[in-house]
Amino acid sequence: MPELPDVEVFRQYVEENSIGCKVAAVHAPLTGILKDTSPQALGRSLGGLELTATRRHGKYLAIFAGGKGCLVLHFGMTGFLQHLQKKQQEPQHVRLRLDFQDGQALVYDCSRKLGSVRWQRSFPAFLQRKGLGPDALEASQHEFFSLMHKRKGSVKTALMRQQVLAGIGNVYSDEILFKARMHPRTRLAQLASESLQKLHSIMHTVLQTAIDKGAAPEQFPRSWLLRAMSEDKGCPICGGEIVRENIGGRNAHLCPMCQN
DNA sequence: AGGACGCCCTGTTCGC
DNA sequence: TGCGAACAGGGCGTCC
Repeated sequence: MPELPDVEVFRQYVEENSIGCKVAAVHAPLTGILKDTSPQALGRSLGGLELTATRRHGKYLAIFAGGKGCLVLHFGMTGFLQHLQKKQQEPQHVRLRLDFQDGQALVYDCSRKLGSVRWQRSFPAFLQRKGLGPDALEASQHEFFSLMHKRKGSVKTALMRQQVLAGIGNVYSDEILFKARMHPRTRLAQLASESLQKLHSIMHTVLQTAIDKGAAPEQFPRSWLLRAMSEDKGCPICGGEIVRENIGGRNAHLCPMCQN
């Protein structure tokens, strides 16, 4: 479930491995993940171009090419990237492959096809059309406050709404609310401004720490809910059972003793 | 405005 | 043992 930290790790990976490579051929079989373009058009857009830079906003990753535009990737639930060496075997559900001139390749694999691939002239214009909020890692405390303050719904729903704040999904909202010792159904209207400030600070720490640990739950601090869940353990604070509650059609994980 | 729900999609897990 | 149902959830659309 790639969320902001996972996508940031993908971005760094592309930056280290694939930037500077020149696209010789594009393979993009016709599946639902190709949006606003066709396999042929994508090939014409990208063919011959050098990958020059990367950028991330929320859960979207842009890979810029030849000053002409950018590949905009969304990873849905199961998407990931892999830079292949010459003759290295590719993963099982490749939906897009960029073959480079030196024989290496960059592949986008997405088994459940809930991700998307686009070619865009302008990344900012794309983000604006989507109506995305500011990136969760870049939003200042002031910005966070003014976004949350005017909302009335539950805190988890707001954190996860990409049009409010871009980048947080079900997994990391669970961690943020656990660290804030806040029940996910808590109404924003009943939160004092100090609580919102604290929430912003926790959000920032959780996202940055997850990035620093390579978005790998087994590397997260032992005090984290996500680490405990990856090891099938109880609450890191009280040892109690972690429960699931359906909120907005998603399963929230929480400790009913520590979050209220 | 916000929440509840359904749809897409398929690998994995669960129950009979 | 084997098969089918249920489940997972990001984004989007619909309805109330």
